Amino acid sequence: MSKIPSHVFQSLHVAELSKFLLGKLLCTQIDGVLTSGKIVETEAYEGRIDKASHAYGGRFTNRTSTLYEAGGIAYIYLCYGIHNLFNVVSAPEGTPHAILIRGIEPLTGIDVMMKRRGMSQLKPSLTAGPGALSKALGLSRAHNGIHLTGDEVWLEDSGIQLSPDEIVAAPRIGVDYAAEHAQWPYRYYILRNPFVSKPHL
DNA sequence: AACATGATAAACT
DNA sequence: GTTTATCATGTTC
Repeated sequence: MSKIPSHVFQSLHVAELSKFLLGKLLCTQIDGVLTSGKIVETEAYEGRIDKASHAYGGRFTNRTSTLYEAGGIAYIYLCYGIHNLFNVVSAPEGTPHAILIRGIEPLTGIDVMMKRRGMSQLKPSLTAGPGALSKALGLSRAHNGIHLTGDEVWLEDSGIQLSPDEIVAAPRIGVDYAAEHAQWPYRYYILRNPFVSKPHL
């Protein structure tokens, strides 16, 4: 197992990186407890030119400032007042691209994740969905801006090689407000994986 | 006022 | 079993 180094997040285009991250491992060691899962669903947000992005049109605020930093850190923000959504910041400094992780397949520390989620049975809803997986992994806004090559939150190459026909591209979820950009096929997921958040088709 | 969601309940088939 | 409705919740702009 090897951590994915920062230059990967800065050199691949956000759409390519979103596909690359499928099958990789998202790991956290928080309060000394290791939890991890295989990434099965991602969405690309293409910074300035993407109406669905918080940085559309180059919007720069206290919240979005994290997006403009160099790729390889976390962007975690509060959604609907309840959910902490985890994104991987990509591209070089100054380009506010990011990838929302929408689903993982739990691997390590499943008991801890169920405890964090208040669940007694292992079901897909444990980590299917961006708010759900953040909670399971113990991620919150306290980790906004954290480097993904550190000892608390990181990504690993699992050695899993997906074939192209296992990867589905589709419109993104919950971004109807972005008008025509909502149709961009920037959502990627692993075919028939039960930890994908919504419509499998 | 809007928002990159999740859990639940009630009404279907 | 499945679809549809509703609400909780708080930060951002």
